[in-house]
Amino acid sequence: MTKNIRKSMALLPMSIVMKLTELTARQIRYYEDHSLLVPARTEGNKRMFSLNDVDRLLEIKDLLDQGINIAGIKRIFEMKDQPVEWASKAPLSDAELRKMLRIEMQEAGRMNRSSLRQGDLSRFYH
DNA sequence: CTTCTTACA
DNA sequence: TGTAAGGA
Repeated sequence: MTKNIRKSMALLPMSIVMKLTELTARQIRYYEDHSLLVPARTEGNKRMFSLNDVDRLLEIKDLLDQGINIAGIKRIFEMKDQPVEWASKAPLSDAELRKMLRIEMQEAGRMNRSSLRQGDLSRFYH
């Protein structure tokens, strides 16, 4: 699908992304420090964002004011980049159950639904 | 003039 | 997080 490669083309400079996401440069760089996104760089070391990066930032902003912390967002992205295939087998392991739970929380977050907070999440993670 | 990194409040 | 400093 060539659609995704387009969305992955890094063409936006910091100034544009700031307006698009309503985040400060400080915040955007901070999230990058925590590897929530890794924008491309120009030869002059300037950050160049793709539409995916913008999307990612909007999601980060969203998740963040829902009370989820950086570590939590990291985990949500981890599974987003590496979906699981649990709709098949019978005996679900403890680990699989926890994965399902995490996915449910991700969906809830994306759908602007329930108000999951750090305190609630921490009870699910060991 | 815009962006970058580092460091301090 | 904001902002100042010093380069690019």
